Order: sequence, then structure tokens, then C-alpha cells
Amino acid sequence: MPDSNGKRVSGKIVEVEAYRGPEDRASHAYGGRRTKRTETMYRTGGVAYVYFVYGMYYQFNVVSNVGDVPHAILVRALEPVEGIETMRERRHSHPDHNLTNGPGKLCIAMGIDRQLDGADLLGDRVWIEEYESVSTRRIAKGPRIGIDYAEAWIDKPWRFWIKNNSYVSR
DNA sequence: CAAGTGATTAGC
DNA sequence: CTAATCACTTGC
Repeated sequence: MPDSNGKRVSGKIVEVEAYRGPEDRASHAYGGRRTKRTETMYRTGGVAYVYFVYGMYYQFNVVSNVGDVPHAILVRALEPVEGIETMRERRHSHPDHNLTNGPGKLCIAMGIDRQLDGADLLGDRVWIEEYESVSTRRIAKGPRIGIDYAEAWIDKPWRFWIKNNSYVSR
């Protein structure tokens, strides 16, 4: 995405989690919950779902299904590609591998906030484009993070990351 | 390991 | 209206 000076700030997605609509206890849309916040997830795929948690962090998701089916992919970590100086300023003086290796951190580094909630991911405010292909052998999977309340859904292996990539979150 | 932070939600 | 919760990060 462009920064305030029009320069590009970008990263390769190296870690994601899937959140599966009404039946997934861990999802904000569990049970079909449809509120002002979750409304974005019910849109047709290809838009951003951005929300605020823990009083200080944003999370960036990609809405991923047809309209009225609230599925989304949480982007948990990026490997910085462009605009790394901007990221360093925003995350002041953290080592580079710590710039974007978590869902809240990457939003700070990229400059993502609520204004991007519902943004078209093929638009010009924020977008996703093809960068390089990753063979399935290099992708690992495991349980999701931070959803201890999700009961039977806790152990679903819906977190995916690129093996041996140092920008994957802890 | 625990606190911090405030929007969001559910429950009166 | 009020209280509890939270798809996290940082600094003890």
C-alpha cells in the first residue's frame, strides 16, 4: 500500500489463519453474529476486514467467500519487501525481523487502520498482488493462536505459515 | 509472566 | 445504561 508520501510499503504474506463463519466458535461471526463490526465479513470476498482489539492494535483480514458467508483470512505475519525504512520509523528501533512478525505489528508497520475496513483489495488504497509461488511442501500448518475460548475449535489446524521463514510470528 | 487499553458486545 | 471480553504486544 502507499504511505503518506506515495511510496510503496509492502510485504510478502508468510503466515495466515482461517476463520470459518457461523460454525467456527473462534470467529467473530460465530452463530451468525452480524453486527456493525462483523458486517464487513458478510461482504463478497476480496475486501479487507480491519478491526481494533485489546485497546491498541488493529488486525488485517481478507474476506474470502461469496456474499453473506462470513469467512475471512487473518494475515498474521509479513516479510518486509518495500518501504522497510518507513516500517522502521513506525515501529521505532526494533530489529528488522521484529517489524511485521505479528498481526498487530504488521498493521503498525504498514500503516493499516480502520479507514481500510471494507477496502477493495484490488483498489489503490491497499491491495494484494502475486509475488512468488510457494510450493505446498514449504507450507506448515497448526492450531491457531489466541483463541483458547473456542472449545472444540481450538485444535483445528487452520494456521498456515512458510516453513523456516524468520518473519513468522512467535 | 502480567498489565495495559478502549472498542465492541451482551446483559440488564 | 454497565460490565466483561478480547483473532495482542511489550516490558517486568
